[in-house]
Amino acid sequence: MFDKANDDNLKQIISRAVTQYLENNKIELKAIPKIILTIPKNPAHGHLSTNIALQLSGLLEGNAKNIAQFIGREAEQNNPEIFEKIKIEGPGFINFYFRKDLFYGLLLEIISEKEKYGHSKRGNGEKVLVEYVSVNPTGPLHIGHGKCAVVGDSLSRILAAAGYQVATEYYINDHGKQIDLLGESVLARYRQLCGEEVVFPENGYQGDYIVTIAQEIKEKNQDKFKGKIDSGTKRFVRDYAKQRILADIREDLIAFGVKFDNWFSEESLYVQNRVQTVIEKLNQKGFIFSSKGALWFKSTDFGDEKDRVVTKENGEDTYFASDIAYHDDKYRRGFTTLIDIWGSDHHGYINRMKAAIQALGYAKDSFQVLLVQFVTLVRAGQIIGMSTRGGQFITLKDLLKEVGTDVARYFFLMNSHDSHTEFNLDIAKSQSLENPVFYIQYAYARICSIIEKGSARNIVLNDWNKDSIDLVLLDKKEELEIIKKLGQFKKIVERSAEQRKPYLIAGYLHELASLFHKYYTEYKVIGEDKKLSLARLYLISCIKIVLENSLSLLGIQAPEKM
RNA sequence: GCGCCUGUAGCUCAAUAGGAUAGAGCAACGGACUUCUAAUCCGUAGGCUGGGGGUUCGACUCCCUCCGGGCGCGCCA
Repeated sequence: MFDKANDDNLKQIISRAVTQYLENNKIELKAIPKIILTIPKNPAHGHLSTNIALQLSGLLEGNAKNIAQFIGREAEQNNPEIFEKIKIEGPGFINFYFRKDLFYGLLLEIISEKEKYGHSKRGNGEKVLVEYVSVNPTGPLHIGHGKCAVVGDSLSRILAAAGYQVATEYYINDHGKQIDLLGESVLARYRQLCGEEVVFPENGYQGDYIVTIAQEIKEKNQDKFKGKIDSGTKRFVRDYAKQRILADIREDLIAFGVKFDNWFSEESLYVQNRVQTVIEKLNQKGFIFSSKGALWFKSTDFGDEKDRVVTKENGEDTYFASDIAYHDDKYRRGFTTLIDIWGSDHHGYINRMKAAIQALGYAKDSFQVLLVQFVTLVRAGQIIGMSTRGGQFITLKDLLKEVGTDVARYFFLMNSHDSHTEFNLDIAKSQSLENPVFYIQYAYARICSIIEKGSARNIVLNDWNKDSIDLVLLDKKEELEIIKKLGQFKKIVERSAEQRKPYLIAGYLHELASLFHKYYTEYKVIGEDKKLSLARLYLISCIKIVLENSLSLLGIQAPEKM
């Protein structure tokens, strides 16, 4: 929470006291329970709290309160420079109260770290690859993909801030039946444009964008491919359509603030014969068998419901086969944790992938899947259907045009990715009350406005005076409450990264904005008393930094004026 | 039928690894602008956490069971 009282320090202090307790009572324990420090919901329960005594009492049959008393007293006596007091409350919680000078120290820390404030080394530079979106390049992104995109993008930013070495990747499924079908669909439209009577492929892609691409090919090549169905023509049309759609996808994602470090082509795995190689590797380990003319991976050895085909009867490899090769490649590039973000409709795929990971000899837990639940669009109280098949869906592009990037991103990030999102367009479009994005951005804009007013009156924080501000003047309840909240930021970022929950940042932001709005209503920052004004200016400058930093983790703009 | 997710205030969602009195926003009702932006703030009301059983100092959280919603269960991707 504070520099002198960061989690690691506190855990050490507590663990020392616990050891002392055990020694005094001649108790031997194999291991001390993991020390958990929580931010109490109720401010009356201190600045930070631990339930270690309750955990110990379960193990030792001792009285939780007595244990807590001992640990509390021990910690308090040995660290007078940290604790104002330590209280034992409830059934045996140890509640820590920090000295006020630590609060003021925190503000100095924020000002000096600026955009780095909130960053930590928790991840120890572990190499993480986050793969997300990875939509087939056979059509435009719709809003469900948008949710995956923003969850992945934001999570990556958060992991990086928490000290992980993160790379992001989009896997392009540019091999196989679907992409061929795309090519055939476009070719059929092209030939229709040339006046030919053509039967549209069964299960072909119906959308208008297919016609648009066909028109483009027609404009550039006139009737060059009229009547042609040779493999060269097919390949040309297919590749053209793929590149064209990929370019659109890339453009949509950039407009949505999402950039990938790498775009990985499935086709490239085949070009390098990697799919074959990985199947052979599994075969050598005894996990491949032949049946009904196909090759199967024995995923049931690792808890999957049934074994899975990797090479079909017709000799083609399945999507699963290349996906194994792809994930193998991720490990081979040195990543030790793989995070995949999938739409919840792919959940049935997790077990076979986990099985493959283990069969290849990698740790089960090093591969993690985040399932993103569906998005329901609501307009005027009505649910808008979103079937991809029928060709009638709301694209990400349409959504951004309607509500803007900031609002869309926040709406996708404000709830757990694991719960169904109801995206209410009427609220998202409202420029007022109901819209939480504006609430947060407004707090930021207000701060900027105060700073501007300060400079008009020559009350300014600068390098000359910033170290001599009298922060002790910040003694109001609301001010200390705000500083406490600012001090929680690093912990929130760490938790958000470890638990892969970007929405925690959104919740934190709203709470911080709320504290500021309350403070703003109650107190004037720029006033008659210049020393007090400067101290308050210092405080709101810190709020500004933390708002900026957390907004940037979500990829949302911080506007200076609204 | 089997598997994964889910059920919390009228609505949309929280609840930190099993912790303390289940919290926010919106909607409803009542108040606050001569002030650094009222896109704000203050107050009131709203709950047998889908039902039932269990585990323990303590359960929205874990286990069992039933009910309701979503999604899967291809030699598609």
